[in-house]
Amino acid sequence: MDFQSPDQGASPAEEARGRPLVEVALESIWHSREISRADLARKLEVSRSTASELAAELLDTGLVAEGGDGPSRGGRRPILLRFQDEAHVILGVDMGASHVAVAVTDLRGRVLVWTEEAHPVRDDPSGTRALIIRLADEVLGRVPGAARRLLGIGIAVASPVDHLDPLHLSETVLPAWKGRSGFELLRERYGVPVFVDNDANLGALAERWWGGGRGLDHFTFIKLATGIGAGLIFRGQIYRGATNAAGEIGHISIDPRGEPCVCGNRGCLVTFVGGDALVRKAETLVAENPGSLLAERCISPGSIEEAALLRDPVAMQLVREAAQHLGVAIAGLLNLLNPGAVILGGSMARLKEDLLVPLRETVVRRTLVSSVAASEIRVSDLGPQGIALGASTLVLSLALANPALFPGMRGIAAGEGR
Amino acid sequence: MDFQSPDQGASPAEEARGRPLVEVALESIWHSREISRADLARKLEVSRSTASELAAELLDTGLVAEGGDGPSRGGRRPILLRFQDEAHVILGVDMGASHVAVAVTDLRGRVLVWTEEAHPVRDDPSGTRALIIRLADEVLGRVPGAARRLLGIGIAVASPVDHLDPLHLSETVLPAWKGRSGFELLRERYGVPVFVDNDANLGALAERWWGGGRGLDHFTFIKLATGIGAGLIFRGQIYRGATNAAGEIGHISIDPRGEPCVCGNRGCLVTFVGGDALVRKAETLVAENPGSLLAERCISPGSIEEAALLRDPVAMQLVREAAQHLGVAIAGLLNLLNPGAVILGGSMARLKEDLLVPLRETVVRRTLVSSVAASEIRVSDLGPQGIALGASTLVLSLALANPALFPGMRGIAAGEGR
DNA sequence: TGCACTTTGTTCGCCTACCGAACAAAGTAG
DNA sequence: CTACTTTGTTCGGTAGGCGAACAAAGTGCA
Repeated sequence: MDFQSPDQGASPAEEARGRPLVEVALESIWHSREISRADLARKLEVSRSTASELAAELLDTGLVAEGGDGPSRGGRRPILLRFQDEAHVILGVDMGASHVAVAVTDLRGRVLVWTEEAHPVRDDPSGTRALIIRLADEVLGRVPGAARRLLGIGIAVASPVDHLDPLHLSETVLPAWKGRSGFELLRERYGVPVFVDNDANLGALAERWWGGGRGLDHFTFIKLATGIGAGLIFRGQIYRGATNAAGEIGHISIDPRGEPCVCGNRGCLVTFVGGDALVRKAETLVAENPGSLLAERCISPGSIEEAALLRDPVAMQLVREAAQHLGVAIAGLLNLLNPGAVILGGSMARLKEDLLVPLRETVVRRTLVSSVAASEIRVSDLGPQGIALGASTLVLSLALANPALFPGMRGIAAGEGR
Repeated sequence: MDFQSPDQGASPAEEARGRPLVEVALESIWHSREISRADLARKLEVSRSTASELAAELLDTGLVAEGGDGPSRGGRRPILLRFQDEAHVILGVDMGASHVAVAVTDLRGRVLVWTEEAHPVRDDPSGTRALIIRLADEVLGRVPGAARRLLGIGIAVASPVDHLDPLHLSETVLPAWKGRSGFELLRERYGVPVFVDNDANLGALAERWWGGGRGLDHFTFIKLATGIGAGLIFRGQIYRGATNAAGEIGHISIDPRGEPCVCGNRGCLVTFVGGDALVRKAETLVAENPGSLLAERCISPGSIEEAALLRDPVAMQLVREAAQHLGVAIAGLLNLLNPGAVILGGSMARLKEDLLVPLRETVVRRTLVSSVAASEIRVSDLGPQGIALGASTLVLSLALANPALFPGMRGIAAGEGR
């Protein structure tokens, strides 16, 4: 046996130096929303004199401004430094399997404008690209000064994303696109950086910043739709695996004797709770129960959700069974990963307890340690905007962590280059 | 919906400043084994003058020494700085369910002395503690100057470890221990820091540093024994989950209609390939096939492994079936986590291809993307010493990352306090 | 109201870690 | 032997951060 050293990850040079203090200060002020120089000094563990200098530097960038005095704590009243949430806007794009949604947000993740349109994304690359630009122009046009203030564009796609070559799309999942996303067009049209990631990952990111994942360093977001994907947050960050293929929870087998799946396996989770499987089962059940609300119109995951909200027995049975199957997979996930929470988003999130009760029941019966069984399972409360918001959040997180990536933010760490 | 900021992880103060340059230099020299000042400067991206100063400081600690000249590259020959692997020794303890093993290693992970003894650890806390001390005294006695050079002690336990209170043991897994490990004794007896972690985690760590996981930032180590545990390496580090319960792969259900398990679930992986399950199945098979090698003596996971190595048909059938069941669980793991490799250790690792061939076959049939199916599945080549080596490696990794934890290394970053 | 005490924010000199230029030492290549 | 490299050291310079001191602006109690 030959003993060698483990290869090193990041270059030691990067590891050694901390980030520039201004950047940390900026991020810190963003987190605090408003903070005095003295508090900033305490938070960053630097002297007050240094905090003062940092403040001066940040005031120059326009990202921070002085906003009134804070309450006295027994001495002189502090001058509050306030992060300027409106200094820039971000465009978030959610490109699903059969729809496109776009949102304009500010730097606090507030959705200023949002719009959505159904489209056969999977089969129509050029039409989809045109649609994205049309919707983007529309929403940006509705925000005053958006063009000037646009910081960057984030795009969520329902396909694995190689984050070394993010403009390339998986040819297995979206064959008609032939691997070419064409998102360079956006960069050229708007003149800002463009970032792309998988939709389940970005859903998870949105939960981490604005939803049920706040304060949790380890949790899992599960997106229920035509396909089923998981976004894994580890140590507060998106985990992508060795080849950016992590999170394919839909193709975990929960029954070795189950129906064959397109992937070659048997009894995959999608064959029980995927969009197509649900519709197929619904059609069978409706044939037996013609009185169901579902008999009235074309059956889709959306119509099943609505029927269940109206307490249609057939729809509710479908949901209950789906929850139980989901429970088996989630129990396995809890045993293996021990996340702090599991957050469900997508087509069934609006059902809340109708989905969660049978799900939790299955999970408790199927997990080892009580602490794991006690893991919180919730539905997302970010609604249909969640994914687009996540795309926007990707840009925001990068801007705060590494302002140098954004020429539009010049003034802070301008000399960084690359 | 109320928008708030995500909580911050590490304090911004820690985040801002990089590690002290001396520490980075020390780690860098360890990785290089020997390196000139000029090369060190290039590697750390500092000036040669700074590298010279760092070298001077490290020479004082005794952890680095000048060792001869290197080859010229067209100019003056460099003086090589050599990391002193023998400057300290580390004690690694592997406390399994039914045995104790201890190893003394140097700072390069070389096992200098090793010994092992069977013991009913689970049921005999005080006897186990005495045994550990006896074995530790014995192995340390066989290494000249060990007492003086001892840097720290690492302990691997077959139980989840809360890494805020590492001396506490799980009362569910080891009820007889009543939560108290008593490892403080070791700290007092030898006067060095003691660190504890779960055995599968430390097996994974050993693979990351010295085994099949070198250079892989994302992989999974699976320990097959009485229980089945997984050690997950994410971003080059051990992943422990939200409550240190991650890696319980043994209680993932691979068949919802399978036999009930002690954990309350049905068809858990352990009910197919756990030590007890294997022995039970072997007994059934032996009754039908009295000619098997297994009929000759008491059946245990170890004897099954040996019979299979001797190509006993009954044992090989057991192994094949176990591999297939393991394959189902591993396929799920690959879909979900997309690790760069899966490394198998423990009671069946010696079987190599006899285990891997049927396993890989199952996995390929059961994973979605070809890139995931191509994920390497290997057996560990660290042998029975792997876990104790991992315990030792835990101490080594901490010493290199944070020398301030080790009073015995004083001279470097001595003022750190804590 | 006055006085003692706090807290904030700024100024200014100082200290330390690191840099760059210069140089001697020790090699290679023709 | 000469021209050119590379290594390692020396030494003065610089910039980023610190601490002490101080003015400004508050609180609380007699």
